[in-house]
Amino acid sequence: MPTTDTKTALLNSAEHAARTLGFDGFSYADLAEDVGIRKASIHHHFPSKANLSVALMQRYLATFQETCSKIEADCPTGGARLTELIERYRVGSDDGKRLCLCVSFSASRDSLPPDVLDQISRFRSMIIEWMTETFKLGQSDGSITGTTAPALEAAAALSLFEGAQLAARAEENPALFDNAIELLRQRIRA
Amino acid sequence: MPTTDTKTALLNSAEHAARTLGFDGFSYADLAEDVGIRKASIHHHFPSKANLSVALMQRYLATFQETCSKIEADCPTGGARLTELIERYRVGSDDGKRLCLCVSFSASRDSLPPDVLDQISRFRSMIIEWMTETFKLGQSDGSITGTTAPALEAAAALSLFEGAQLAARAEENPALFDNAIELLRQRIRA
DNA sequence: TTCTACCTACCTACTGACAGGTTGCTTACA
DNA sequence: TGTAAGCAACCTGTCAGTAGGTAGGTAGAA
Repeated sequence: MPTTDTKTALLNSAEHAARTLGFDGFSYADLAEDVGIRKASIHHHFPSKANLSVALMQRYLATFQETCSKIEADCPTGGARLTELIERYRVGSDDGKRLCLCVSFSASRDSLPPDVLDQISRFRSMIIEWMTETFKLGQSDGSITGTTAPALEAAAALSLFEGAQLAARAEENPALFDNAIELLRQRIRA
Repeated sequence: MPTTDTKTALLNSAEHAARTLGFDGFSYADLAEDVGIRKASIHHHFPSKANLSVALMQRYLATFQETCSKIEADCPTGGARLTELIERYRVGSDDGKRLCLCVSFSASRDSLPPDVLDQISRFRSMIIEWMTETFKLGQSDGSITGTTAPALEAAAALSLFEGAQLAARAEENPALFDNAIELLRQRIRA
Protein backbone atom coordinates (compact mmCIF):
# COMPACT_ATOMS: atom_id res chain seq x y z
CA MET A 1 0.00 0.00 0.00
CA PRO A 2 2.01 2.97 -1.19
CA THR A 3 1.15 6.40 0.25
CA THR A 4 0.55 7.89 -3.18
CA ASP A 5 1.27 6.19 -6.44
CA THR A 6 5.05 6.54 -6.71
CA LYS A 7 4.95 7.00 -10.46
CA THR A 8 2.56 9.91 -10.07
CA ALA A 9 4.66 11.38 -7.27
CA LEU A 10 7.68 11.20 -9.56
CA LEU A 11 5.78 12.90 -12.37
CA ASN A 12 4.62 15.62 -10.00
CA SER A 13 8.11 16.22 -8.71
CA ALA A 14 9.63 16.15 -12.19
CA GLU A 15 7.03 18.55 -13.55
CA HIS A 16 7.67 21.00 -10.77
CA ALA A 17 11.42 20.71 -11.24
CA ALA A 18 11.22 21.08 -15.02
CA ARG A 19 9.02 24.14 -14.76
CA THR A 20 11.22 25.90 -12.23
CA LEU A 21 14.72 24.65 -13.04
CA GLY A 22 14.36 23.67 -16.69
CA PHE A 23 14.93 20.22 -18.18
CA ASP A 24 18.71 20.46 -17.86
CA GLY A 25 18.42 21.96 -14.41
CA PHE A 26 17.15 18.97 -12.45
CA SER A 27 18.50 15.47 -11.88
CA TYR A 28 17.27 12.06 -10.84
CA ALA A 29 18.99 12.71 -7.52
CA ASP A 30 16.73 15.73 -6.96
CA LEU A 31 13.62 13.69 -7.69
CA ALA A 32 14.79 10.86 -5.46
CA GLU A 33 15.23 13.16 -2.50
CA ASP A 34 11.93 14.89 -3.14
CA VAL A 35 9.87 11.73 -3.52
CA GLY A 36 11.72 9.76 -0.86
CA ILE A 37 13.07 6.80 -2.81
CA ARG A 38 16.56 6.02 -4.07
CA LYS A 39 17.87 7.32 -7.34
CA ALA A 40 18.18 3.85 -8.85
CA SER A 41 14.54 3.12 -8.12
CA ILE A 42 13.41 5.89 -10.42
CA HIS A 43 14.76 3.89 -13.34
CA HIS A 44 12.24 1.21 -12.49
CA HIS A 45 9.43 3.63 -13.36
CA PHE A 46 11.20 5.71 -16.00
CA PRO A 47 14.14 3.87 -17.61
CA SER A 48 15.65 7.08 -18.94
CA LYS A 49 15.27 10.82 -18.54
CA ALA A 50 14.12 10.99 -22.17
CA ASN A 51 11.43 8.51 -21.28
CA LEU A 52 10.40 10.62 -18.32
CA SER A 53 10.19 13.75 -20.45
CA VAL A 54 7.79 12.01 -22.83
CA ALA A 55 5.55 10.88 -19.97
CA LEU A 56 5.64 14.38 -18.54
CA MET A 57 4.58 16.03 -21.75
CA GLN A 58 1.95 13.37 -22.43
CA ARG A 59 0.28 13.97 -19.09
CA TYR A 60 0.57 17.73 -19.53
CA LEU A 61 -1.12 17.59 -22.92
CA ALA A 62 -3.93 15.34 -21.65
CA THR A 63 -4.54 17.53 -18.61
CA PHE A 64 -4.68 20.65 -20.74
CA GLN A 65 -7.13 19.08 -23.14
CA GLU A 66 -9.38 18.18 -20.22
CA THR A 67 -9.08 21.70 -18.91
CA CYS A 68 -10.17 23.14 -22.23
CA SER A 69 -13.12 20.77 -22.42
CA LYS A 70 -14.16 21.72 -18.91
CA ILE A 71 -13.95 25.42 -19.73
CA GLU A 72 -16.10 24.82 -22.80
CA ALA A 73 -18.70 23.04 -20.70
CA ASP A 74 -18.72 25.66 -17.94
CA CYS A 75 -18.53 28.88 -19.97
CA PRO A 76 -21.04 29.76 -22.66
CA THR A 77 -19.40 32.90 -24.10
CA GLY A 78 -16.08 33.36 -25.87
CA GLY A 79 -15.08 36.08 -23.44
CA ALA A 80 -15.74 33.90 -20.41
CA ARG A 81 -13.75 31.07 -21.96
CA LEU A 82 -10.80 33.33 -22.70
CA THR A 83 -10.90 34.76 -19.18
CA GLU A 84 -10.83 31.25 -17.81
CA LEU A 85 -7.84 30.25 -19.96
CA ILE A 86 -5.92 33.35 -18.90
CA GLU A 87 -6.63 32.38 -15.32
CA ARG A 88 -5.08 28.94 -15.90
CA TYR A 89 -1.92 30.55 -17.25
CA ARG A 90 -1.87 33.00 -14.37
CA VAL A 91 -2.22 30.25 -11.77
CA GLY A 92 0.27 28.11 -13.70
CA SER A 93 2.79 30.91 -13.40
CA ASP A 94 2.65 30.49 -9.61
CA ASP A 95 3.58 34.10 -8.84
CA GLY A 96 6.52 34.01 -11.23
CA LYS A 97 8.03 30.88 -9.75
CA ARG A 98 7.17 28.56 -12.63
CA LEU A 99 6.69 28.42 -16.37
CA CYS A 100 4.39 26.42 -18.59
CA LEU A 101 6.05 23.04 -19.25
CA CYS A 102 5.84 23.77 -22.94
CA VAL A 103 7.83 26.99 -22.51
CA SER A 104 10.41 25.39 -20.30
CA PHE A 105 10.87 22.48 -22.68
CA SER A 106 11.09 24.74 -25.72
CA ALA A 107 14.04 26.51 -24.13
CA SER A 108 15.94 23.20 -23.74
CA ARG A 109 14.81 21.91 -27.10
CA ASP A 110 18.15 20.30 -28.00
CA SER A 111 18.18 18.09 -24.92
CA LEU A 112 14.84 16.49 -25.67
CA PRO A 113 13.92 13.37 -27.67
CA PRO A 114 12.01 13.82 -30.98
CA ASP A 115 8.82 12.44 -29.43
CA VAL A 116 8.66 15.37 -27.04
CA LEU A 117 9.21 17.85 -29.86
CA ASP A 118 6.23 16.31 -31.64
CA GLN A 119 4.15 16.55 -28.49
CA ILE A 120 5.08 20.20 -28.10
CA SER A 121 3.85 20.87 -31.63
CA ARG A 122 0.62 19.07 -30.95
CA PHE A 123 0.20 20.94 -27.68
CA ARG A 124 0.57 24.29 -29.38
CA SER A 125 -1.70 23.39 -32.29
CA MET A 126 -4.35 22.21 -29.90
CA ILE A 127 -4.38 25.44 -27.90
CA ILE A 128 -4.26 27.65 -30.97
CA GLU A 129 -7.18 25.81 -32.56
CA TRP A 130 -9.15 26.01 -29.35
CA MET A 131 -8.44 29.72 -29.00
CA THR A 132 -9.29 30.38 -32.64
CA GLU A 133 -12.75 28.94 -31.99
CA THR A 134 -12.96 30.93 -28.78
CA PHE A 135 -12.16 34.20 -30.56
CA LYS A 136 -14.70 33.35 -33.28
CA LEU A 137 -17.32 32.76 -30.63
CA GLY A 138 -16.39 35.95 -28.80
CA GLN A 139 -16.65 37.81 -32.07
CA SER A 140 -20.15 36.55 -32.84
CA ASP A 141 -21.56 36.76 -29.30
CA GLY A 142 -19.99 40.18 -28.71
CA SER A 143 -18.05 39.13 -25.62
CA ILE A 144 -14.63 39.94 -27.10
CA THR A 145 -14.18 43.28 -28.87
CA GLY A 146 -11.93 44.26 -31.74
CA THR A 147 -11.45 40.80 -33.27
CA THR A 148 -10.98 40.67 -37.03
CA ALA A 149 -8.74 37.62 -37.58
CA PRO A 150 -9.44 34.89 -34.99
CA ALA A 151 -6.55 32.63 -36.05
CA LEU A 152 -4.02 35.46 -35.77
CA GLU A 153 -5.54 36.53 -32.46
CA ALA A 154 -5.05 32.99 -31.17
CA ALA A 155 -1.40 32.85 -32.24
CA ALA A 156 -0.74 36.25 -30.69
CA ALA A 157 -2.58 35.34 -27.50
CA LEU A 158 -0.57 32.15 -26.96
CA SER A 159 2.67 34.07 -27.41
CA LEU A 160 1.35 36.74 -25.08
CA PHE A 161 0.48 34.21 -22.35
CA GLU A 162 3.82 32.48 -22.56
CA GLY A 163 5.65 35.79 -22.74
CA ALA A 164 3.72 37.04 -19.73
CA GLN A 165 4.75 33.99 -17.72
CA LEU A 166 8.32 34.64 -18.75
CA ALA A 167 8.06 38.28 -17.69
CA ALA A 168 6.80 37.28 -14.27
CA ARG A 169 9.46 34.60 -14.01
CA ALA A 170 12.25 36.98 -15.05
CA GLU A 171 11.77 39.05 -11.93
CA GLU A 172 9.72 36.60 -9.87
CA ASN A 173 6.95 39.15 -9.78
CA PRO A 174 3.34 38.10 -10.54
CA ALA A 175 2.31 41.71 -11.28
CA LEU A 176 4.30 41.55 -14.51
CA PHE A 177 2.04 38.77 -15.76
CA ASP A 178 -1.09 40.82 -15.13
CA ASN A 179 0.52 43.89 -16.66
CA ALA A 180 1.33 42.11 -19.91
CA ILE A 181 -2.15 40.62 -20.15
CA GLU A 182 -4.14 43.72 -19.17
CA LEU A 183 -4.92 45.10 -22.63
CA LEU A 184 -6.30 41.78 -23.81
CA ARG A 185 -8.39 41.58 -20.66
CA GLN A 186 -9.88 44.99 -21.39
CA ARG A 187 -11.25 43.64 -24.65
CA ILE A 188 -13.41 41.12 -22.82
CA ARG A 189 -16.93 42.24 -21.98
CA ALA A 190 -18.07 41.33 -18.48
CA MET B 1 48.57 40.68 -31.94
CA PRO B 2 46.15 37.78 -31.42
CA THR B 3 43.97 36.51 -34.29
CA THR B 4 40.75 37.71 -32.70
CA ASP B 5 40.46 38.75 -29.11
CA THR B 6 40.03 35.43 -27.31
CA LYS B 7 37.82 36.91 -24.64
CA THR B 8 35.44 38.23 -27.29
CA ALA B 9 35.50 34.89 -29.10
CA LEU B 10 34.55 33.20 -25.84
CA LEU B 11 31.71 35.64 -25.26
CA ASN B 12 30.43 35.07 -28.79
CA SER B 13 30.55 31.33 -28.40
CA ALA B 14 28.94 31.44 -24.95
CA GLU B 15 26.17 33.75 -26.11
CA HIS B 16 25.33 31.46 -29.00
CA ALA B 17 25.40 28.42 -26.73
CA ALA B 18 23.28 30.06 -24.04
CA ARG B 19 20.69 31.17 -26.55
CA THR B 20 20.34 27.78 -28.21
CA LEU B 21 21.10 25.33 -25.40
CA GLY B 22 20.24 27.38 -22.32
CA PHE B 23 22.56 28.30 -19.47
CA ASP B 24 22.53 24.78 -18.02
CA GLY B 25 22.85 23.27 -21.47
CA PHE B 26 26.39 24.27 -22.37
CA SER B 27 29.74 23.61 -20.72
CA TYR B 28 33.24 25.07 -20.70
CA ALA B 29 34.23 22.04 -22.76
CA ASP B 30 31.84 23.13 -25.50
CA LEU B 31 33.27 26.63 -25.54
CA ALA B 32 36.82 25.32 -25.52
CA GLU B 33 36.23 23.19 -28.58
CA ASP B 34 34.39 25.98 -30.37
CA VAL B 35 37.01 28.66 -29.71
CA GLY B 36 40.01 26.38 -30.06
CA ILE B 37 41.68 26.70 -26.68
CA ARG B 38 41.77 24.31 -23.74
CA LYS B 39 39.02 24.16 -21.18
CA ALA B 40 41.30 25.30 -18.36
CA SER B 41 42.33 28.38 -20.28
CA ILE B 42 38.78 29.71 -20.22
CA HIS B 43 39.17 30.17 -16.49
CA HIS B 44 41.94 32.63 -17.20
CA HIS B 45 39.40 34.92 -18.87
CA PHE B 46 36.32 34.01 -16.86
CA PRO B 47 37.19 32.53 -13.45
CA SER B 48 33.74 30.98 -13.04
CA LYS B 49 30.64 30.30 -15.09
CA ALA B 50 28.74 32.78 -12.92
CA ASN B 51 31.35 35.34 -13.84
CA LEU B 52 30.88 34.54 -17.51
CA SER B 53 27.12 34.89 -17.26
CA VAL B 54 27.51 38.40 -15.83
CA ALA B 55 29.85 39.45 -18.64
CA LEU B 56 27.45 37.97 -21.17
CA MET B 57 24.45 39.86 -19.86
CA GLN B 58 26.45 43.06 -19.48
CA ARG B 59 27.47 43.02 -23.12
CA TYR B 60 23.98 42.06 -24.20
CA LEU B 61 22.45 44.97 -22.31
CA ALA B 62 24.99 47.44 -23.70
CA THR B 63 24.49 46.22 -27.26
CA PHE B 64 20.74 46.47 -26.97
CA GLN B 65 20.95 50.00 -25.61
CA GLU B 66 23.09 51.00 -28.57
CA THR B 67 20.61 49.36 -30.91
CA CYS B 68 17.76 51.36 -29.44
CA SER B 69 19.73 54.59 -29.73
CA LYS B 70 20.53 53.82 -33.33
CA ILE B 71 16.89 53.12 -34.13
CA GLU B 72 15.93 56.41 -32.52
CA ALA B 73 18.46 58.24 -34.65
CA ASP B 74 17.45 56.51 -37.87
CA CYS B 75 13.66 56.42 -37.55
CA PRO B 76 11.57 59.53 -37.00
CA THR B 77 8.14 57.95 -36.41
CA GLY B 78 6.93 55.67 -33.65
CA GLY B 79 5.71 53.14 -36.19
CA ALA B 80 9.07 52.98 -37.94
CA ARG B 81 10.85 52.51 -34.62
CA LEU B 82 8.53 49.71 -33.58
CA THR B 83 8.94 48.02 -36.96
CA GLU B 84 12.69 48.19 -36.54
CA LEU B 85 12.58 46.70 -33.03
CA ILE B 86 10.38 43.86 -34.23
CA GLU B 87 12.94 43.22 -36.95
CA ARG B 88 15.72 42.90 -34.34
CA TYR B 89 13.69 40.31 -32.45
CA ARG B 90 12.90 38.50 -35.69
CA VAL B 91 16.55 38.38 -36.73
CA GLY B 92 17.56 37.49 -33.17
CA SER B 93 15.28 34.49 -33.36
CA ASP B 94 17.43 33.15 -36.22
CA ASP B 95 14.64 31.14 -37.85
CA GLY B 96 13.62 29.59 -34.57
CA LYS B 97 17.09 28.40 -33.71
CA ARG B 98 17.76 30.90 -30.91
CA LEU B 99 16.11 32.88 -28.17
CA CYS B 100 16.78 36.29 -26.71
CA LEU B 101 19.46 35.89 -24.02
CA CYS B 102 17.07 37.43 -21.54
CA VAL B 103 14.46 34.75 -22.27
CA SER B 104 16.97 31.94 -22.11
CA PHE B 105 18.40 33.20 -18.83
CA SER B 106 14.96 33.73 -17.31
CA ALA B 107 14.20 30.06 -17.89
CA SER B 108 17.30 29.00 -15.93
CA ARG B 109 16.85 31.68 -13.29
CA ASP B 110 17.86 29.48 -10.36
CA SER B 111 21.28 28.70 -11.82
CA LEU B 112 22.29 32.33 -12.15
CA PRO B 113 24.07 34.69 -9.73
CA PRO B 114 22.09 37.63 -8.24
CA ASP B 115 24.00 40.12 -10.40
CA VAL B 116 22.56 38.60 -13.54
CA LEU B 117 19.04 38.68 -12.13
CA ASP B 118 19.51 42.40 -11.52
CA GLN B 119 20.78 42.89 -15.05
CA ILE B 120 17.75 41.05 -16.42
CA SER B 121 15.46 43.43 -14.55
CA ARG B 122 17.35 46.42 -15.86
CA PHE B 123 17.24 45.00 -19.38
CA ARG B 124 13.49 44.59 -19.25
CA SER B 125 12.86 47.99 -17.70
CA MET B 126 15.00 49.63 -20.34
CA ILE B 127 13.10 48.07 -23.24
CA ILE B 128 9.71 48.71 -21.71
CA GLU B 129 10.53 52.36 -21.08
CA TRP B 130 11.86 52.72 -24.60
CA MET B 131 8.75 51.10 -26.08
CA THR B 132 6.45 53.18 -23.92
CA GLU B 133 7.96 56.30 -25.47
CA THR B 134 7.74 54.68 -28.88
CA PHE B 135 4.02 53.94 -28.48
CA LYS B 136 3.44 57.49 -27.23
CA LEU B 137 5.18 58.85 -30.30
CA GLY B 138 3.27 56.53 -32.59
CA GLN B 139 0.07 57.64 -30.94
CA SER B 140 0.77 61.35 -31.49
CA ASP B 141 2.23 61.08 -34.99
CA GLY B 142 -0.47 58.66 -36.11
CA SER B 143 1.95 55.92 -37.15
CA ILE B 144 0.58 53.34 -34.70
CA THR B 145 -3.19 52.88 -34.49
CA GLY B 146 -5.39 51.87 -31.60
CA THR B 147 -3.09 52.87 -28.76
CA THR B 148 -4.76 54.04 -25.55
CA ALA B 149 -2.29 53.03 -22.82
CA PRO B 150 1.33 53.21 -24.01
CA ALA B 151 2.87 51.64 -20.90
CA LEU B 152 0.54 48.64 -21.08
CA GLU B 153 1.16 48.37 -24.82
CA ALA B 154 4.89 48.23 -24.13
CA ALA B 155 4.56 45.51 -21.51
CA ALA B 156 2.29 43.49 -23.79
CA ALA B 157 4.61 43.98 -26.77
CA LEU B 158 7.70 42.75 -24.93
CA SER B 159 5.83 39.62 -23.83
CA LEU B 160 4.56 39.21 -27.37
CA PHE B 161 8.08 39.44 -28.86
CA GLU B 162 9.56 36.99 -26.40
CA GLY B 163 6.59 34.68 -26.75
CA ALA B 164 6.88 34.85 -30.53
CA GLN B 165 10.54 33.83 -30.36
CA LEU B 166 9.51 30.96 -28.13
CA ALA B 167 6.80 29.90 -30.57
CA ALA B 168 9.30 29.83 -33.42
CA ARG B 169 11.82 28.00 -31.24
CA ALA B 170 9.25 25.42 -30.10
CA GLU B 171 8.90 24.08 -33.62
CA GLU B 172 12.01 25.60 -35.16
CA ASN B 173 9.78 27.41 -37.60
CA PRO B 174 10.29 31.14 -38.31
CA ALA B 175 6.75 31.51 -39.70
CA LEU B 176 5.39 31.14 -36.20
CA PHE B 177 7.20 34.28 -35.13
CA ASP B 178 5.66 36.28 -37.95
CA ASN B 179 2.26 34.79 -37.27
CA ALA B 180 2.29 35.83 -33.63
CA ILE B 181 3.45 39.35 -34.47
CA GLU B 182 1.16 39.97 -37.46
CA LEU B 183 -1.72 41.75 -35.71
CA LEU B 184 0.63 44.22 -34.07
CA ARG B 185 2.27 44.81 -37.41
CA GLN B 186 -1.09 45.63 -38.98
CA ARG B 187 -1.48 48.48 -36.53
CA ILE B 188 1.61 50.20 -37.93
CA ARG B 189 0.98 52.71 -40.74
CA ALA B 190 3.41 52.48 -43.61
C1' DT C 1 73.04 45.89 -23.01
C1' DT C 2 71.71 42.55 -20.16
C1' DC C 3 69.80 40.95 -15.98
C1' DT C 4 65.79 40.64 -13.04
C1' DA C 5 61.11 40.83 -12.30
C1' DC C 6 56.76 40.56 -13.63
C1' DC C 7 53.17 40.07 -16.99
C1' DT C 8 49.46 37.70 -20.16
C1' DA C 9 47.95 33.72 -22.30
C1' DC C 10 47.91 29.46 -22.61
C1' DC C 11 49.05 24.53 -21.49
C1' DT C 12 48.82 19.41 -19.17
C1' DA C 13 47.16 16.95 -15.58
C1' DC C 14 44.32 16.57 -12.11
C1' DT C 15 40.37 17.00 -8.36
C1' DG C 16 35.85 16.06 -6.10
C1' DA C 17 31.29 16.15 -7.23
C1' DC C 18 27.64 14.68 -9.79
C1' DA C 19 25.31 13.23 -14.11
C1' DG C 20 22.38 9.28 -16.08
C1' DG C 21 22.35 4.54 -16.07
C1' DT C 22 23.23 -0.78 -14.87
C1' DT C 23 23.50 -5.05 -12.12
C1' DG C 24 21.93 -8.03 -9.02
C1' DC C 25 19.85 -8.67 -4.58
C1' DT C 26 15.84 -8.21 -1.26
C1' DT C 27 11.55 -7.46 0.08
C1' DA C 28 6.23 -7.34 0.00
C1' DC C 29 2.28 -8.98 -1.49
C1' DA C 30 -1.17 -11.45 -4.55
C1' DT D 1 5.58 -18.78 -6.67
C1' DG D 2 5.64 -14.97 -9.49
C1' DT D 3 5.96 -10.22 -10.04
C1' DA D 4 6.33 -5.40 -8.90
C1' DA D 5 8.98 -2.15 -6.24
C1' DG D 6 12.61 -0.95 -4.04
C1' DC D 7 17.52 -1.20 -2.50
C1' DA D 8 22.98 -0.81 -2.25
C1' DA D 9 26.81 -0.68 -4.91
C1' DC D 10 28.83 0.50 -8.79
C1' DC D 11 29.82 2.11 -13.73
C1' DT D 12 31.34 5.55 -17.16
C1' DG D 13 31.34 10.06 -18.52
C1' DT D 14 31.28 14.87 -17.70
C1' DC D 15 30.93 18.86 -14.87
C1' DA D 16 33.25 23.30 -13.07
C1' DG D 17 37.23 24.33 -11.14
C1' DT D 18 42.42 23.96 -9.46
C1' DA D 19 47.52 23.21 -9.37
C1' DG D 20 51.47 24.08 -11.33
C1' DG D 21 54.11 25.02 -15.24
C1' DT D 22 55.72 27.18 -19.82
C1' DA D 23 56.36 30.47 -23.72
C1' DG D 24 56.96 34.88 -24.92
C1' DG D 25 56.56 39.76 -24.16
C1' DT D 26 57.46 44.12 -21.53
C1' DA D 27 59.59 47.37 -18.26
C1' DG D 28 63.00 49.06 -15.30
C1' DA D 29 67.51 49.38 -13.31
C1' DA D 30 72.60 48.85 -13.33
